[in-house]
Amino acid sequence: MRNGKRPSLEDIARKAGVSRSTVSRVINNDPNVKLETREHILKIIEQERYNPNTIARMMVTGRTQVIGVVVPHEYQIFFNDPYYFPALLEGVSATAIERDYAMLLWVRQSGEDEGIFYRRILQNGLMDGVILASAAINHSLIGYLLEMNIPLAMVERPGMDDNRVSYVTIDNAAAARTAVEHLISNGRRRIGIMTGALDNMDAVERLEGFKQTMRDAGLRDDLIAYGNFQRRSAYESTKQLLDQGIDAVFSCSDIMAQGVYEALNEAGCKIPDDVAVVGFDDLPTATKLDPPLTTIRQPLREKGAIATGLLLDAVEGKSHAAQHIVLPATLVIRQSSGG
Amino acid sequence: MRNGKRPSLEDIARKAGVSRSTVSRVINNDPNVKLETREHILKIIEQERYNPNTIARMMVTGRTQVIGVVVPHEYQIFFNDPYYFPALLEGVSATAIERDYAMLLWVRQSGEDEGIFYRRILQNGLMDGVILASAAINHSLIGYLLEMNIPLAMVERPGMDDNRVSYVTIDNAAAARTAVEHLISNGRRRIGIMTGALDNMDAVERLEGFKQTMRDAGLRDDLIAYGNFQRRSAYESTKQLLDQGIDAVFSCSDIMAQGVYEALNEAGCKIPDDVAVVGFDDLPTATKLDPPLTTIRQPLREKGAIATGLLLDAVEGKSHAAQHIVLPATLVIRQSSGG
DNA sequence: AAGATAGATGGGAGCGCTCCCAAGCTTCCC
DNA sequence: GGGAAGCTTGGGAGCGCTCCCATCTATCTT
Repeated sequence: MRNGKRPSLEDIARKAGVSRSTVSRVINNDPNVKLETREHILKIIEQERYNPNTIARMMVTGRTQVIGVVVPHEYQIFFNDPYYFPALLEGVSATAIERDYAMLLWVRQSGEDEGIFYRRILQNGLMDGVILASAAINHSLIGYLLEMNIPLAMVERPGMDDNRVSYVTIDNAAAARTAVEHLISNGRRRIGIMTGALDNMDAVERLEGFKQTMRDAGLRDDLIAYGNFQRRSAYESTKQLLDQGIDAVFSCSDIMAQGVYEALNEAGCKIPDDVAVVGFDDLPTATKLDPPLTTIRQPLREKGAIATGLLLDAVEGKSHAAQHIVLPATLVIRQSSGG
Repeated sequence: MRNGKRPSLEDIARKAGVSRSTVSRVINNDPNVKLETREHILKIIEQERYNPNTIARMMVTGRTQVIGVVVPHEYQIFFNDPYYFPALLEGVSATAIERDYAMLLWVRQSGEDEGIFYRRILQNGLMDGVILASAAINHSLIGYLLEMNIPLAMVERPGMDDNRVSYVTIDNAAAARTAVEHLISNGRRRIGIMTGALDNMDAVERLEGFKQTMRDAGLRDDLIAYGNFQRRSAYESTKQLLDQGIDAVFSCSDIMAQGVYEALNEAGCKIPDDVAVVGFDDLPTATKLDPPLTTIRQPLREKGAIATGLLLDAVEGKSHAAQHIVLPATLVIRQSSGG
């Protein structure tokens, strides 16, 4: 505190005429301090504008009150899918703040090598735990984190290692079934699917749900176009579906539904009269498309919030086994699906 | 390292038969180490998978290699303006990574009190410096940071305290002039402006630039509608402009231009035949509007990257005075402005 | 009233690192 | 060949905190 430096515990103790330990007790709300002593110390803390040194505390407690949020995509994805990550992030942030953690954000740079990206994260050494915001199946990062004993929670379902990693996901197969059955009940029979990237468990499960539902209804389950969740991929492969003669498309993301719309418009197909469309995610854009998009709503914010809860329970030793939570997703019916 | 704990410098030193200091020198690339000693130590470091303890290092160096990115808006803004912050963030991140800093993200929770938000940030005690991603005029946070001697850089121009704070901005007045002169040269005379929130210096400067240019051209400078950068505000106040009879609108953000489009469409005005529109920002949406939007492009990514450069120069003591950088903004001509 | 117990407080140890100074060992040059 | 100069290396001190144990006083118990 002299010469402009921040005051330390010791400085406060000296000023208050007590010991380091007593001041520490006051700061950490230890009940074993006489009321008047506490008040006296509190006053000095206030007047000296004392703030405990976070780093010294970290050093001795071994805890940082910091979690990492890892977005293993390049920034570009933020732009293509401008709602998804912010919504997730808001959920993560809500829980983190509530439980007094700060968030370190890790996004892969355009062109950055995956290994270098992971090294950046792992060497940082400042995180009590990590939220992995992605459903891509192979993340060597998962293995590294487990090995280094850093708690981890995912907001999607990882492909393997299920039983060592906590995650929050939705019931993708059931959601796909809901979407497809909706189309069937609207009289559609030749229903195609625009898949997401199949290195992603969500995409795989949605495809499975689609196939199963179609088979159960005695319909063809092989009208499949392969997309990668991005608009462009859907725009391009919609043509293949059209060649096979379809009357509906189940698009595994709203972003891709935009591409489907474009391709259908170009081909002169009316939505929903000629071809019905159902999307997935219920992004804000869904309402802005013409016609407004029927889609599956995922509780993104909740996914983030709950995953962070799981993570912090693990960090704080409140839970030991990995937990798996499946949230419901609901169909939001608008005009694009007809009926 | 015994019983599963991470190895320390001392452990490595013991294993290598040297002292703590020598290992430390190797890690910090001190040239004063014999080549073979270095190689031997490096091998042991490798085989023990040693990583220096970041926190202990912070404690003694007083530096954390962490910067904070403060977004003093609620998450909702991320959604309304889905390109702006990610682009900025990408720029910040690029420089941060290059110079070996991690990013702590601070976004205000919906409904969170401003004071509480600032306290969260200020008490964190883990940041070497802060990027403030906002142009709002009054930020008590600025004062607090200056007082606590935490370096700070802004990606917009603060209203006051200019000379104590580094920032990167664009020449808003010149940009407004370019936009308005473009409209004038296309034959427009009754040009209205849709302003941004006027507690924001960018918005103020754009309005000034607009007025000045109109006056210089001998035209009315009082066709003003007050917006707040959001779509809805523009949609609502466009009507006032229409009542005054306009043939062009200079909208101070692309997001607001969407609202302007909606209001014009509803009123049966053709764009650009009846009313020309120029936007600001050049978000991806600009090309997707019908007709595509003529707008001012801001170098958002560069703003973030350069501001972070200024910040880190201050953090590392490479610069001492506050620096102010003004980047150019360019007009991107599409169909909405006619001509 | 004497011993047991609970309530307050003090202070050493130690977290893992960097910084600094001391000291040993070579090498070189007149 | 002796001393200066450079190259390596070692180890104490200290960053600011929490944890733990020791100590002291006040209160309780029989």
